[in-house]
Amino acid sequence: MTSQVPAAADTVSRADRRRAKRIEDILRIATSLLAERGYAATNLDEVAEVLDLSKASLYHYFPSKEHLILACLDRIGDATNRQLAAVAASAAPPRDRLHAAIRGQVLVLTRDEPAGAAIFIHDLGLPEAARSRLRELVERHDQLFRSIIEEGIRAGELRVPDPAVARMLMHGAINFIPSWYHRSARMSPERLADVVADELLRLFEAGPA
Amino acid sequence: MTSQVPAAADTVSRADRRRAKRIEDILRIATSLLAERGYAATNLDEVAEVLDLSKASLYHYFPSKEHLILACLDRIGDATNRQLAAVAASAAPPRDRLHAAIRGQVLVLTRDEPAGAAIFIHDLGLPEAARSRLRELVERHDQLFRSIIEEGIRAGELRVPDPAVARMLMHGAINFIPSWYHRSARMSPERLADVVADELLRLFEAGPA
DNA sequence: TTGGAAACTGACTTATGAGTAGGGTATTGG
DNA sequence: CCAATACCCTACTCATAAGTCAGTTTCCAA
Repeated sequence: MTSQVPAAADTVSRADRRRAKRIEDILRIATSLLAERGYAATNLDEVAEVLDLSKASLYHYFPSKEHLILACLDRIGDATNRQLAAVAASAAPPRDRLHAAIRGQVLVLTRDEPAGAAIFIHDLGLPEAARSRLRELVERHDQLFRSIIEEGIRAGELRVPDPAVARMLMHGAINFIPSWYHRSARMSPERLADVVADELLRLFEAGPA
Repeated sequence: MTSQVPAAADTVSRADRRRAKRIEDILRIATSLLAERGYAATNLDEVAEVLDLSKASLYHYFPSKEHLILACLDRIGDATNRQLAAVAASAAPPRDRLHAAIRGQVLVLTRDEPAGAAIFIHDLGLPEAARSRLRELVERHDQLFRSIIEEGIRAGELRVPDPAVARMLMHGAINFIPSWYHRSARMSPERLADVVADELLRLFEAGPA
């Protein structure tokens, strides 16, 4: 793969750093355009122009549009999963971990990587390879939530008639947020994250039936 | 507009019915392709081929791709809003109306018009005119839910810290359903609709804080 | 039966955007 | 200092898909 940074930590030359930074820039721009336009409507000429490059130069770093987009997906996937993995592995009670996980995801999607959710949902028009990569990322992501929730149910902290349905409703609710929330609005990302986490936890805490 | 059926009810000739049916067929096919591919990746040659027509013939009914897609949006919007409007206007208590509204939406999106949700969320790549039309439809749609919820709060049947956030979480959860639910799965659309409505009502019924 | 409108068509034009060719210039390890 | 290599460019090719044109066929009403 082209997007690889030379792995050896001993010889990380200036050129290597420059290259890594270039790639990072390209991915950032491409990701945002991809998120707001979709795959087919994202053209490389424009990506290049924003970066003050020519399209041909992009092909120096990525062998095709599809590879470029794959790299974007990986980058977003890493960003969203890293934070989540830390939460999932913590020692807190499951209910608190679920709260923190939701809160963290909302923060990532509203504050750090606003493009993330759009890409997660909008698999439309992606070439098949990208779609299947996306499915893997989403699967890993979902798995982290699933493990927390299952543990919470076993521990008796969470009660829910159909955990699978509740979990998917939760994903939908979270991923939809960036399309209606705008930072200029009445609420800070942090406050929003709190409110959302409180609200969505209700999906997993059945009343005293 | 081209998609208009001659309005007069007195002279609805056979030719008129044929034309209306043709247009309905075109819209149905175009909508499903649009939903599974997105705007840019939907090409009229393919729409025409599925219908056993030539692309040029499509231009006999619609002046442009954009107009065709606008008509698709209207059709979906009508389908999803008709059912909802009936529920909203009923005399039942707000809580029951909200339950019925959610249930109805889930049924529409899983059983009747599986393409609906995809189009509601995936505004990516749509030309500006279509996006703004979409915003209108979504706005009307949201307004119906909003009125039910506000009434429920006034009546004391619903309690929720932030109604606007809760409502948007609900929309996200509902619209995401078609992308994970498949009819072949373990649950019928009707059963799913019940479960989902039960679950999502929790977002609007705060515990005894 | 027939004239005219509606329905439909294959063969175009045109614009756009992915990817390539071929050749410059800057950087850097030796 | 000097190749080698990385980087970047202009100017193409080529495929695709929207939209047009100049008709032919089908249908229906008078």
